[in-house]
Amino acid sequence: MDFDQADAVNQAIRLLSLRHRARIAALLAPLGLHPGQEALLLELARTGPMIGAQLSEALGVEPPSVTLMARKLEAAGHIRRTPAPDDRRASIVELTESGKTLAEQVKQLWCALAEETVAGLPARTAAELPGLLNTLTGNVDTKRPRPPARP
Amino acid sequence: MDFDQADAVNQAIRLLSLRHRARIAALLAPLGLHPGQEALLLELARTGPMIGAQLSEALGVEPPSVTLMARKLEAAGHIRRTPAPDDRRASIVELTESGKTLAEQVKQLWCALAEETVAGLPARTAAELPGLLNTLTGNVDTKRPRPPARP
DNA sequence: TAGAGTTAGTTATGCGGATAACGTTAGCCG
DNA sequence: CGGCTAACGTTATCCGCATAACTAACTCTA
Repeated sequence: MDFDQADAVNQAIRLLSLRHRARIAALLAPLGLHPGQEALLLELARTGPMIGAQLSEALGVEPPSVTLMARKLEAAGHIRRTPAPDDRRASIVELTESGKTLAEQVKQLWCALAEETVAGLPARTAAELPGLLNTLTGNVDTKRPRPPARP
Repeated sequence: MDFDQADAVNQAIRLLSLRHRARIAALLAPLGLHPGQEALLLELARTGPMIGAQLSEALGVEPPSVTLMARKLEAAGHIRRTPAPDDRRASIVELTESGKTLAEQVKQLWCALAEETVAGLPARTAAELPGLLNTLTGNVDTKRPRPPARP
């Protein structure tokens, strides 16, 4: 592949990252949220209470990122962290009532954002989009460089 | 669009952003570069010397980001900033010799990254990928929310 | 030509995310 | 049982990127 083609791909991904994130920031600002925090809230809304390590895994970010985001969301009253009864290292993270209602609002604009994002695309292309993007993600995922050899 | 579909789209974009950037970081680390800096070098290599405001526009980031990135690349000896002769506010940013050779190295792994990214995709899909991603980017670009009404 | 508005650039500050280093607790096994 | 390793979480530090606020310089016009 020549450089121009390669640059077109890489640059397109980079710009999409920047603009998509900026759009999220604009949509979340009225709710007092920053990009990244919505993922934490949505994960808790989807799966229910869980410990930090599970959150880290589910969000695809490192534990220190979870610690800091959780601290801010806790300070804002959207989540609660309580010691895990069976493991004194872990804390259970869960949504407060405020967090639950906030998560519902986030779901709303999550749908609006997705529709806005795929606007103008053929229905088939839009339907295949998540799978396509996940393929790209898998191709560059440093955690799974190559398919595991033996189970 | 229901929430699950919307989340699949938004989450896929978010994860692709994280993993693609992480892969870039891993590839750039041996060169002593951080993600984002490669875009600045490549832009200078492509277009030649230019002032900061043009860089900001070309990279799609805000001026303060250019200031800080440029300062670090300058400290590393990869770029040089000289006062613009015809405009005493502006500075001309250009690659040093070190920066030029570094940019060539970046081009190499830029190609490798793109090939890695689109691995396993049908040739046609890969060829259409940049256009598709640019469509998505345009759809969420907060700078051009809706097509301008009158000129 | 003088003032208003615009543009280039910087500093300050805040957030997400990463790595490195550390203390604490579980769990495993000799 | 005691010690080794692994896992959970936190702090510190770094970078990219954003906005807000500011200075300095250019430009346009009344």
